[in-house]
Amino acid sequence: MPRFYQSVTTDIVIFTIEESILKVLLIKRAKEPFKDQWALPGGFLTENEEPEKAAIRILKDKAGVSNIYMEQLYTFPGSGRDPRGNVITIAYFALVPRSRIEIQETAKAQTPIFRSVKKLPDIAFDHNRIITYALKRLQSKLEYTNAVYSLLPKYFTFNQLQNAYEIILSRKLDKRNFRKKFFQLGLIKLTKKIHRGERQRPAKLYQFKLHRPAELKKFF
Amino acid sequence: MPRFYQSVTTDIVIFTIEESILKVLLIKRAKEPFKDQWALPGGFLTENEEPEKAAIRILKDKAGVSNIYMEQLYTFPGSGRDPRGNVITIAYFALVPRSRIEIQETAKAQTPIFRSVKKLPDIAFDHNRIITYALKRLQSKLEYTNAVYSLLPKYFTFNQLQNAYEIILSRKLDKRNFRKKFFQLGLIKLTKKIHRGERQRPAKLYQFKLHRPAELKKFF
DNA sequence: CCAAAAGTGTTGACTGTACACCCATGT
DNA sequence: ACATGGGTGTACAGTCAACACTTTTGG
Repeated sequence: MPRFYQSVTTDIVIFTIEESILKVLLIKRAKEPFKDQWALPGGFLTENEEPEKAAIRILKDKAGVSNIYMEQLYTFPGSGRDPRGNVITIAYFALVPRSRIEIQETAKAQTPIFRSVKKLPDIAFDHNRIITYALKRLQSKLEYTNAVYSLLPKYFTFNQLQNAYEIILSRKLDKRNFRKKFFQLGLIKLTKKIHRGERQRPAKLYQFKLHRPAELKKFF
Repeated sequence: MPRFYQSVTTDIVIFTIEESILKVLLIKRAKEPFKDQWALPGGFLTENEEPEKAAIRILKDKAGVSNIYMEQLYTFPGSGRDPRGNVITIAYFALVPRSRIEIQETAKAQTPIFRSVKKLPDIAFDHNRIITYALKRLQSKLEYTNAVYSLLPKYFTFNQLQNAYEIILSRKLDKRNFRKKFFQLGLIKLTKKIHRGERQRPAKLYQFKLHRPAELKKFF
C-alpha cells in the first residue's frame, strides 16, 4: 500500500466568559493564506508531535495558560482550507477563566482578542464551522460533566455558577431549582470565605471538589 | 512557521450483531508492522483524500457495504503505532446489519472475520483501545440517537430491536417499558408484514421511518 | 394440547418544574 | 431607609420502574 503524507494542523477554540458574554479567542493571521483575517489560534504539528501536545503548546504560547479543561473536538477535512493542497485540522476546545489568561508577548503581534461567539467577525478557513461545532459540544458537556469548573475562578458564588450555565445555554434557569439540583450533585463544597464589598448581601463562596474532568449520571 | 508532514491513517470499527453477539470486523495484516496479527480494517489516506472519504472507501473495499451509519470517533496519536515514526489515525465507527455484509474478493486474502467484542484476540497497534472507545460511544449513542436503525434489517420485530439494545448495553430491559418508550419516540412504524414460520405466535414487523442519523431529546 | 415467544396496563416512587417572599449588606 | 442581589420550601405534574398474565402459533 502506498504511503502518503499530509499536512496536519491543530486549531483550538478557547472559550471564556467575560462581562457575562461567552467569548472565543481569535488572532489575526500574520501570513497567507487569509493574511490579516481573524482565525482560531492553531498551527502545524511539528515533526512527530502528538496532536494533543501541539494543542497544549499553542494554548501556552498564545494564552499563557496550562492545566485547564481541554478536549478533542473533531478532525475536519481540509477542503478549501489551503490553496496549496489539503490540510486536515484536529480541533480542540478549551475552557479558561478570564482571570487566568495572560496574553503572551510573543503572541501580541497577532493582536489576540476575545470575541463574543454571537457576534463573530469574518473568519478565515472554515473556522466558523469549528466554532459552531465547539459551542454545541460545550453546551452538551455542561449537561453531563463538571466542565464548568474550568470557566470559574477557584472560589465562586452560586450565582456566578448559574450565570455561566445561563450564558452558555442561552436561557434562564430557575434559581431555586438550580441550587437544589447542582448542590445534590456533590461536585462543589461550601467554603468559609465570603464575597463582600458589593452593596448588597454578601455571598457565600464555593469551590469545586475536583479540578479535573468527571462524568455524571444526569443533569439538566 | 515550518511545515511538517505526517502520515495519516484511518481505522474503522465496524460493528454488527450476529448470533446475538456484538461483533467487530478484524482482518489479518498482510504486512509489517504487526504482520499476521489481527487489526481493524484501515489504511493510509491517499493524496489529498478526505478522511471520511477514505473511511467510506475502506468500508466498501473490505465489507462491501455503503450507505450505513458511520461517524468519526476520535483521532488517536501514533505513539508506538509504527516503528518508522509517528502516525496518527482518524478512527471511525460504523454499524451494519449482518445480512448486508459481503466480504469482498479483494479482501479475502486478509481473512476478515467478525469477532465478539467480549473475546478479542491479540490485536495490532493500539486497536484495542480504539475498540473500547468505540463501544462506549456506541452505547451512549443508543441513548439519544436512532443509530440502531443501521444494525437491523429493513423489517424487524420489536424483540429484535430490544435484543439489539440489550446486547449492546449488556443488560436486560423490561419488555413492556421498552415497547412503550420506544414506540412513543415515533421513530418506527408498524408495517402490514408479519414474521411467521417459527413455532410460536407470529410477530409484527416494524420499520424505521428514517434511515439516516437523527437526534432525540431523551431516551434510556 | 403443549411449548415458546408475542403482546398488553396499572401502581407507587421519584424527579422536574413552577412559583414568591424575606435577608443582609452598602450607600 | 432603600435598593440590590442573596438565599430559601412546597405542591403539582410528568416520568420511570416494577411487575404477571393472556394470546397465537407450530409441532
